[in-house]
Amino acid sequence: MSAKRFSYAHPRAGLTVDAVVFGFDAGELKVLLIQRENPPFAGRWALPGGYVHMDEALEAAVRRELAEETGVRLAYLEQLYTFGAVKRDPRDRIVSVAYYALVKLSDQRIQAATDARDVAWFPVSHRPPLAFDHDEILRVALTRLKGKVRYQPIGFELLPPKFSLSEIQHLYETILATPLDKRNFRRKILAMDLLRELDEVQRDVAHRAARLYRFDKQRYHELTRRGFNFEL
Amino acid sequence: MSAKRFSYAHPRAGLTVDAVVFGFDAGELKVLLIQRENPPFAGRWALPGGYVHMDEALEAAVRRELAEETGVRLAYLEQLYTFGAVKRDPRDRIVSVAYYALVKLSDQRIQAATDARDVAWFPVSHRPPLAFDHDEILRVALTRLKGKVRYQPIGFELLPPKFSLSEIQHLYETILATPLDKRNFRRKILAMDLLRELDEVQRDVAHRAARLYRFDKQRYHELTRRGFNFEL
DNA sequence: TCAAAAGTGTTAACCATACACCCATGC
DNA sequence: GCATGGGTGTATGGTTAACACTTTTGA
Repeated sequence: MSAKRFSYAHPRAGLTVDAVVFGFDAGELKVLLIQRENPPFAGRWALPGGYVHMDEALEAAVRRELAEETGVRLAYLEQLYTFGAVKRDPRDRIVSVAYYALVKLSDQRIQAATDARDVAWFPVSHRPPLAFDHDEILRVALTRLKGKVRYQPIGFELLPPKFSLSEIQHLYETILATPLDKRNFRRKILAMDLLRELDEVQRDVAHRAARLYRFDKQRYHELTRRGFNFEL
Repeated sequence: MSAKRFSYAHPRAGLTVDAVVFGFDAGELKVLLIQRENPPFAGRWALPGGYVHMDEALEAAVRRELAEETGVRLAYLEQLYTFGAVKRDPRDRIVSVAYYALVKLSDQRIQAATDARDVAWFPVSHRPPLAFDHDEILRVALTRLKGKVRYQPIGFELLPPKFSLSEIQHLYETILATPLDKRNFRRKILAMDLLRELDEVQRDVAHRAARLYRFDKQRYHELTRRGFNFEL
């Protein structure tokens, strides 16, 4: 450990990144939290995150912290908002660039099983109070998710690669917190021609098995280039 | 000048704010720029901005810098995006939180006349190349403005308090870069019941004077609480 | 045979679009 | 009287919303 220090003519704020990682499982929207070991807020749950290195872009910092702290595999990552209130960290002036991420929980079974640290998925609607201003960050992330899911096909990033139409409908109903008409929903989403019907149906369900579909990203990009706008 | 310095156990990035200030005049969208006096990029035009003070929130920093450097009166201000590429400033690691602002150019005649510094409004479509990554920041701001203007009534913040329907139509046509049908546009915007018809018409125009309207912010907030969504 | 969810069409109301002419005013 | 932009209505096609029953499967 060297005693080397870094000095500047003017005081400088600390710079961190924080991530709101969403997953969808068992008909619920979940968020990934970490339990803090040290003060301030020792024992409290918080968003994963940490300091940005000097030679590292912001997004790279989020990816590194998430890999180190949680090991999740991200399906989608986007900058959310930068939080810079003077007293948001009681010890020091810290500015945090928040990101939000979507993961396919079907991918991450590993996680819950193997991780030794205090990392856990919480239903968004039954979560503990968070450290720092992380409750506010989460609120902003939820608002963004709600707004964005209707105009960009990011909902698929929360589902397994193969899914039924009912699954995606439930996902939309959960995120938008509103019931949707089954027939209208199906007609509309199929009409976009973004889903590929598979020769496969659900297994091990105690009722008629639903046909499975996958999202055709290629097709989406092609349609987008031609001026198509996703909207649900 | 004291030789006092500030030292930390780890190196810290510098933190700045930059602002993309939009105005609308003579049928054109304009942006407010400042000519740099010092290296790097001495003589180049750049977005107004500067360092965030330690005891100052991010938005307060933007407002202070804009007041100091340009004196404009803001009608709207919103955080845009945070730019943190490692090499975006050639001298040091600097992370910049960018904001975008709208001003009523009708308010700011003062500005162009009294300001002694190298501050000027440029048409967005005929602007000089900018310093640092400011061209990119401006591109992002334009994209955001285009996207937002359709779903939130922020276009009015670029117009004088009293305006004609044609003026707002031209504003939308300019920002969205697409022609709109006069009759359909009028019907739609009047149907929202957000504009108050005034007992006043244009003066000193070489043709039939248009009726003037004002935007009813009260009404907008009331309708919003009841679930109304602005959309054009 | 029951429970649970999958799957499927039609109608009516509403909304968006396309489109052209007369009017008021100042020069 | 002419040039300039202001102001106005209708018809058509497309989109959305409301709505209920039959089918398949496993337990």
